[in-house]
Amino acid sequence: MPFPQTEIPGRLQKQLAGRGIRMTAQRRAILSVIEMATKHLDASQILRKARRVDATVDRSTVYRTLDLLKRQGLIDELDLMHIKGEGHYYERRLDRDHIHMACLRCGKITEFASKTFDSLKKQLERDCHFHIVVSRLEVGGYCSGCRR
Amino acid sequence: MPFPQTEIPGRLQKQLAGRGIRMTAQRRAILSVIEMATKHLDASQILRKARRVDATVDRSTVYRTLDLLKRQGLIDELDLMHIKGEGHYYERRLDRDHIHMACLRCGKITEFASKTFDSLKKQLERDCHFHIVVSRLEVGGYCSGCRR
DNA sequence: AAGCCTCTTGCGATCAGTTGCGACTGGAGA
DNA sequence: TCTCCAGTCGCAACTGATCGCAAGAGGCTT
Repeated sequence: MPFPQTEIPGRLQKQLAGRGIRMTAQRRAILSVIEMATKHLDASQILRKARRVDATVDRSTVYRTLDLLKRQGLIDELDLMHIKGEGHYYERRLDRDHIHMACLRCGKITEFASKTFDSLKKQLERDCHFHIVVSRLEVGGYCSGCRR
Repeated sequence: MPFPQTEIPGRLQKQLAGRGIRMTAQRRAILSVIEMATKHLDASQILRKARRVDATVDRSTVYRTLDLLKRQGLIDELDLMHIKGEGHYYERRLDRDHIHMACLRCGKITEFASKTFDSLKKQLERDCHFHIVVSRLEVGGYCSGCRR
């Protein structure tokens, strides 16, 4: 997503295979679509693009694969405040959690990484004795271009 | 949700009416369910409870009312990391944003308010010139009881 | 109280996401 | 290479959420 030029094709595949997870043609198609994405994709977009790679990909397979990737901690699921409908978006998980900011007027998505966010998570773990596996901070409001 | 004993029945209704929003019997039923809730409710639970108040409430009316309340900034929508399925949960919006922490093992939901979270939001507004209207921080992991 | 008009509703259809079943197959082992 | 079996797939049905339409009604004005 943020760094398309540095993505290494086949990395998701290697990561799954390295965990003993079976690889199929359909999964390869789906993985390649996710890796090559230059913007946030929802499930139907992933399905459409994956079908261009392999026409046998079924909708339920896309959802199952996304679910697998989520459970393996390899992708993040976002709803981007549902500004474009009820669906979810998916993106590669990077090393550092970042915040998604969705403009309620123009729909622009801004991403922001912050040390304060990292500190906040550490605080949660410490104060609540909670071991964080996945976190998601999404914000809706007005971007600089749309502010009144 | 966190403070059921301090909730004032009819407050949501007054808030909507004060904004010139039309009040119906169905909306009253739905609002009372949300106000009286002592735990996070999903749409079907709200529907079921609202129907006990007024049997004419339709499912689509529940969703519409929830959407209206969201847009008016009176409730928050949470997915609680979808640990209990794909649906969403709804709760009254309080003055101070808080974080939801969902245990991936036992399903327990912990809520936490933090000054660091407030600071983080201020940082976003400042650094990105973004006016925040709504924010949501959800965390999935293992609670103190389930940690290994 | 009656009239009016804009908003809201129920209902059925549709879309986002999930599930169960039987058929298929990836990949490990011989 | 062949066998095998546990995992995966497509498909149809189901659930969470939304949409469009015609009928109903809230609430304001007279």
